[in-house]
Amino acid sequence: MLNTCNWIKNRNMKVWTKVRSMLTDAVAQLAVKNGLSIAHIPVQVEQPRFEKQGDFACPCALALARVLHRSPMDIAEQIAGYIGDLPSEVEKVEVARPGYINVFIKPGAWFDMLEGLLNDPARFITSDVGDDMSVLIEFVSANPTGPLHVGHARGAILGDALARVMAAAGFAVHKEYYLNDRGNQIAALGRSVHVRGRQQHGYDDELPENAYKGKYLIDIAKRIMESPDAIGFKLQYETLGEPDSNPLATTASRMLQEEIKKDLEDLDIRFDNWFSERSLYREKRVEQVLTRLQGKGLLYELQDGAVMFRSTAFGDDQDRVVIRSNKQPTYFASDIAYHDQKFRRGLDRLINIWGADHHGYIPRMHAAMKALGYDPEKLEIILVQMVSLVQGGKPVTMGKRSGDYYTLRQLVEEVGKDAVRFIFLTRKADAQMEFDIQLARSRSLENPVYYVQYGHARLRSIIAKAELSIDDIEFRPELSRFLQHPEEQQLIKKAAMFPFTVEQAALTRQPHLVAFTLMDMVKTFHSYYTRYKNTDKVLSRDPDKRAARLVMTAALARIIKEGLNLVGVSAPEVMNREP
RNA sequence: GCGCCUGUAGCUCAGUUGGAUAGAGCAGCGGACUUCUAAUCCGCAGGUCGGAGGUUCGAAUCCUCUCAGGCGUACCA
Repeated sequence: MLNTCNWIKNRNMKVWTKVRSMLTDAVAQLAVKNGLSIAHIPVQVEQPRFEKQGDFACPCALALARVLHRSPMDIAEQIAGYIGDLPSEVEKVEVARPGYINVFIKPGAWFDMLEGLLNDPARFITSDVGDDMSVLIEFVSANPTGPLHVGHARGAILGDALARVMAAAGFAVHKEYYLNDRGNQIAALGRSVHVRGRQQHGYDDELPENAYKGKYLIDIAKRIMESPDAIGFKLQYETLGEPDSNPLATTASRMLQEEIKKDLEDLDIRFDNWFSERSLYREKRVEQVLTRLQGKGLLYELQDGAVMFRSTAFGDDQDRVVIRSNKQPTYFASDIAYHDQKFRRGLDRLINIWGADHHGYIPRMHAAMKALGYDPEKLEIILVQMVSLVQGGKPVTMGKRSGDYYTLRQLVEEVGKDAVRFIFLTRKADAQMEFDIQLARSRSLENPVYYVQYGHARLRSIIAKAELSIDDIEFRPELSRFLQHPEEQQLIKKAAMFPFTVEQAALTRQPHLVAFTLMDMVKTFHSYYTRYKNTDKVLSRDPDKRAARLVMTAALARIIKEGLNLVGVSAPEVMNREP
């Protein structure tokens, strides 16, 4: 049983994994000889920029130079000397100038890797660097008090893409939306809907100061009135009961929650779980967690009755309120309970994706987890910076006063799911971003998603031209030598290396790397295609060349489709020019 | 005031987490369609990596200071 598993694992083991373990073994020997602990020596395998530098490079000797007080070149030579049997794909290992260890792959080896790709592309892009580590990614978690807007889109897309990428890299991923279905915001929502309903009944009520002013609540009020259990618009709001159980508030919030869910589904974002804040109260989790903190002597009461958490004892710069002087727990209190629940589920890692405007919240959250005895390192917080909307170069105001902002739904309708997703992934999370609606809407060259999709369509059209189905194209190892153009060698290497990027993206939590790699691969293909289209077509008259290139073409089409899928973008087989 | 993020080609952004010779895309200029889809490609030009110090074999990347922009600094979430 065990052997079978290992065998299957080995079948999918990547070259770079073999190279890494080859080097790790050698470095370990060096460490033993020098009385060093191996744990502190990371053996990093990277892709060098120039061909002369091989296919993989390891700068570990450079890093060790400082520790050992010896020249990097000496150390590199010594490490190279400790290398035992080379993996079958490796041609040679060289030590280069400042102290790099460069690894060269055998000429035919990249092509041979395409066999696995063609047989099972979905499996080919996966790896096991995640080691089945369980990860909960919490994202979006917008209040169910209004439709999602453009600012939410970035976190939503990043979180979903990260989930897909990490799952491919062998993490056990769980996606969760934390639903703030109680508290001040819901009460304010109830009051706002109430006024909107009364206005429709002919009362001339005005929206209170802290109300939700968006026009969408007029619609919500109308729908509540039309529903069979419509009640309450004629009454005073207070007579309908406590905010958390007030039927107008809860009904409106549930309706908006459904809208949010639908908007996300239109972006192909689906959550494994919607975690209700209210359930924390129902199950007394907030009480319980506060009692635990109390038991550790970490709570104290102010004169006015507010209860503080001593977060300064764990690195925060001031203590935080958990119960207000009016005896209502704060959002922070339930969030502590929520994160306590996450940890209690026994997950290895918790990843939260927050808007950058919440960054001040991080120290107190980490403090709370430390106080409860959890390792704060296991709670990773990824901040996505703000998105500012631009229309043809001019800033678009978000209409905070009127409450009518540019919604995610509008954006998806106008721009399309694929473009929205891809554009948000062409920037790393911690850079502020200008989103030009006009640009995204235009199906122009500046829209990188079409560039990649067109590349895929082009590949598929070659296969169609050959009157083959992509499934008919079979790998044959002897075809390798017919791919003689340098671009062809580059392309098959890029295809085979794609899972390496997936690993990097997962380990560094940066799904944008996948988008950039796809653009790079497609660029190389377009360039190759155009260069030879009049002299040496992919579909050569020479049957061997033709067969070899079809293998390459199919491999590229497969990998691009899987790659696009990884960032949640479709891969059409045909794309027609602008009508 | 304090804290966090950002500053790289005219514009929008990458840069393998401290490594080898800083890269794309737009925009500009000049070229390539009898097509396996020109939604493409090729070439040219464009840089004191905001600035100043420092750390070391080596800095766009780390530390200090400084300038600029954004965001926070609630008994809101």
